[in-house]
Amino acid sequence: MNDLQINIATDSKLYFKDPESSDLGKRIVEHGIEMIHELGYESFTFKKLGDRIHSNESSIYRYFESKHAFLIYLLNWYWSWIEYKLVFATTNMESAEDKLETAIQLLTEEVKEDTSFTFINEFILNKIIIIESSKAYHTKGVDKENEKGFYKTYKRVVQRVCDFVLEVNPTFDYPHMLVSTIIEGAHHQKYFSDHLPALTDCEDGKNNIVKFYKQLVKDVLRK
Amino acid sequence: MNDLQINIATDSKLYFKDPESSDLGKRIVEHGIEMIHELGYESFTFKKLGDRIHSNESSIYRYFESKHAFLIYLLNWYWSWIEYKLVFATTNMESAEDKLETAIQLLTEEVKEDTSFTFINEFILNKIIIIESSKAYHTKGVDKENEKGFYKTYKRVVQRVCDFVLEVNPTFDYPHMLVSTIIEGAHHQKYFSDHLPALTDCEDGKNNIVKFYKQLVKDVLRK
DNA sequence: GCAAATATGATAGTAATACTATTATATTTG
DNA sequence: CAAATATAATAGTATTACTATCATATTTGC
Repeated sequence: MNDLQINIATDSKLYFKDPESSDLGKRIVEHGIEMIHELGYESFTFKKLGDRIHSNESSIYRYFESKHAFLIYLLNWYWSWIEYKLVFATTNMESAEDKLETAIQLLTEEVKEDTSFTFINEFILNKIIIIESSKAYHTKGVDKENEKGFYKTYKRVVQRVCDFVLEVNPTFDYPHMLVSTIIEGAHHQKYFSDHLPALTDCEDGKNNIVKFYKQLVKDVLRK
Repeated sequence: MNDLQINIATDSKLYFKDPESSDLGKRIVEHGIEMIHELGYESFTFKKLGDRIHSNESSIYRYFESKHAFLIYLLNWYWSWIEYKLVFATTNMESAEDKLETAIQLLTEEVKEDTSFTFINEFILNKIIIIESSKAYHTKGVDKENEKGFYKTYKRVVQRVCDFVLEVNPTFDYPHMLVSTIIEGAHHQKYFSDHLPALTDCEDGKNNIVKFYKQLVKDVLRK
């Protein structure tokens, strides 16, 4: 796995019209992210978004088939962005251990805004991913959507980190389980630390999460 | 932590009228579980359930405030049942290692039906928990519901397993993170193996999941 | 055994949701 | 400047997640 798509989330299966191609499209994405964060996925509607951006519900439907499709678009944008950061951070690193540690850091640390992509607030998008992303694939439509490639950017990130894992320990039997456990686990721990603290150990902030998963990886891959 | 509530899910905050107290109540729960499994949480409605059990939407609302409240009730029933199995399985075990391994086995293995509770199919309920439970707490109402004790049975199970973890390794800093990572992780892996196999390593069935988490615990707690 | 209480059922109604369809008006492009 | 395209406005639909009301069973207490 070597080549990287630097243009983020441009798979045309994810929209009717590319939101990055117009001012309205960018406003939909920018304020859509804000509103999902504010209202939660359930209470967010295209009607409310239309009002917010002084546009119209029907115009938003020209970009995205549904609210669900919009969420899938955001997931793919997010994971493409993570993939881009991952590849840049690890390129030219020699040691497999360093690459893996960098990856775990990236996947478990708190996200900061990235000014490279002006109309997307990655800080807020990350919060949406933590809270809402499981709603995207825990649906009756997963299998069909998976066939259409709706989850491929996420799978690609997992695969890249798996490659590092196997570089560190080529005989390890469960690299995908390890990586997806860490990614989903870190999201859960961040959510729990804010809302269900009895399920975590984060009295003193979320940096414990990074520490915990880094140590876990080392322990699990120790030969 | 010593005493155990053997009567399952009887917290009166979770319903208007105890569904176990009447024939209609039991039918609601029994067929509600079936229908959430068949249709998915989003498409499941009290109206459809009323039709299925030859009762009425309005009668179901006399038992549960909302579809969401019904899901929370099921979660609590499930975790109380797991707690009961956990305590029975580990009582009188001497070695902390054995107790912990038994707990991990219970939390990661595939669930079979338990004939002790006739109107609840635990096999199907487990599938619902895997797919739908994160929808229960990934909502804007979590904090208030948590205050009301809506998640306490889950937290209690985590705490019991934490106690075993600390018995095995009293200096381990992140027992809650470890336990909730394993529980949520095992659920994810089971779902992935059915729907997004690229995120897991389960070609040859789901027993890898048990193996993986058992080994992980050993590695992480090794002093 | 009967009245009162309680549980259930039937029906209607409501605001909102998640859309689709149609028509009108801007805006861009050749 | 006309034609094409993008956006906006409006209306309409079936369904959802309820609430409210009233009627009818069923149970219980005396």
